Amino acid sequence: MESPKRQIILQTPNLEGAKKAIKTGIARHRTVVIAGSCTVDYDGRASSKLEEGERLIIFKPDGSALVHRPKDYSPVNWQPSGSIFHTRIGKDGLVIRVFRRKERESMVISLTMIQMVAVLDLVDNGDFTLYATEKEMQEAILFKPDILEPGFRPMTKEMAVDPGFIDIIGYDADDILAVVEIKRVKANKKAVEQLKKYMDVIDLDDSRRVRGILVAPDITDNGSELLNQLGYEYKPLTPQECSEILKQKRGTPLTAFFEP
Amino acid sequence: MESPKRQIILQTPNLEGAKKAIKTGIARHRTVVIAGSCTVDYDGRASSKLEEGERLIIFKPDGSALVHRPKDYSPVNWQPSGSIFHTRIGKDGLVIRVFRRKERESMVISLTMIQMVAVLDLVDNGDFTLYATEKEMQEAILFKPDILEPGFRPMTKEMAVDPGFIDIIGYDADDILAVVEIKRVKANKKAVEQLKKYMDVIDLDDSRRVRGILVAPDITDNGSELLNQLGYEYKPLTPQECSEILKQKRGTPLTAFFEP
DNA sequence: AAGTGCATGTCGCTA
DNA sequence: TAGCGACGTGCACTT
Ligand SMILES: [Mg+2]
Ligand SMILES: [Mg+2]
Repeated sequence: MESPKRQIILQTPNLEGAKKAIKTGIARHRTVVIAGSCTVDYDGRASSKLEEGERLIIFKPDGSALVHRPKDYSPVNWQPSGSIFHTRIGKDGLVIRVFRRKERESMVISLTMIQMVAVLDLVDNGDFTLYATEKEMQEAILFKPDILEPGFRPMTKEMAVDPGFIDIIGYDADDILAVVEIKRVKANKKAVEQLKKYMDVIDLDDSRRVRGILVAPDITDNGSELLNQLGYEYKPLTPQECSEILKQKRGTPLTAFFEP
Repeated sequence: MESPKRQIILQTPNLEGAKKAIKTGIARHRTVVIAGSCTVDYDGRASSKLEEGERLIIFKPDGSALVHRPKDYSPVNWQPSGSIFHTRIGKDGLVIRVFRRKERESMVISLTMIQMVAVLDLVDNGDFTLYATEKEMQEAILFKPDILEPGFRPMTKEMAVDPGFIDIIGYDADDILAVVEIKRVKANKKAVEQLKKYMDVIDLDDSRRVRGILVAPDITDNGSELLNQLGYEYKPLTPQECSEILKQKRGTPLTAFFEP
């Protein structure tokens, strides 16, 4: 005895058959995958026109839609989640309109020839964890402040100012206040300017010295130049090594009791 | 007589059958679409772990790879184009390793159960045109400078400075120099700061007045505040209306000869 | 709803 | 290659 099929897969269906499968799939909150020849017209924050060609089209149950060419990481046309689908047969073929209320924008896909329609029931509750983020760099410095520099004591994190948010403020070994801006990628002039913006808010009192420290795995020449001009400092630190430190932390607490 | 099928579509294949189809598809530069239960491990600029669940996986002939959950616009894991694929059967099931030399990063997909494998021959040469971009706003101002303000005469575009690029420099009706920064979305403090950066380079001579003009469809309150502090100006202009102006331009030249 | 900043951002251009 | 800025950026988070 065979278990009931969780997929409906149509190969080179006619437009009417495709329409039925697509409508059913969307109504039942399935993931719908279409391969076929189409044009796409988008109108909203910008507008675009995609001439006839074969693409892969994906409709997800959360109302997101993607049109992928057979190249590139990015979809050529799309709608983020929360969109509404409307399918009909028109003079241009099988027409699917994807409308997003929030931004008042619409994407219209006109399919003239269909290679495949797949209606998939994807069940996905697996956890996703991302490591070596900027957040982890911050946590690593708060957990083991010596990686920034010996004697550093963090005071605040993500402090709201101006507006804007200062990643970390703390005192160094000599009790000098330090403003810390963290970047998980090579820091450039913009990053230095961001640090300056925060320094302008904190470093008000001429009599009290405040250090500006930019933490990043690397820095551009132009960024470095501006940094020196402003008298700030650069501390090299990679997101990967920060992530490693946190991994140790998570592994440590219990076993630490049994260590000599 | 039937035309030869341009797709290979397997429904609930075993791992061995799936592997063959996938390997063949990649070797023949096809677009390969897989639906199935998998885990994904990524390690590179960051790292991540995706626990077991059903996803849609896409491999494109240009070496880009996408892992999509049944929700969200963004892929949960991916590799941009230029990656290399390697497929094998291992103890974790059907394992596909996607390696990117440039960034020395890898994504490993381990498939344990497969709902579908589709090997698609997508031919796509259709032109894609995007309208209402910042570029079009710039072109519209250069074509019809009066939309910025009556009497404006653009002198340069995308002038390299500092480094950085000044969108437009020109003279106003009173022969005052004006630095123009264009934004296609609501301008914020960052945009004003960008304009200031350019002004700092151009407005060196105290005796000569230079105007700073921020062109955008809207501006944030904080942006407006900083703008006023610095004595710059805001000119409301939407990318859509700029796009309309260029459409007229493209339609005009020939017929203009025949008009009275 | 507005504002701000991160992202495995990606992508394209220029020096 | 490095640097910089646009993107229909998307997205989370805070006020
Ligand atoms: Mg930061
Ligand atoms: Mg601009």
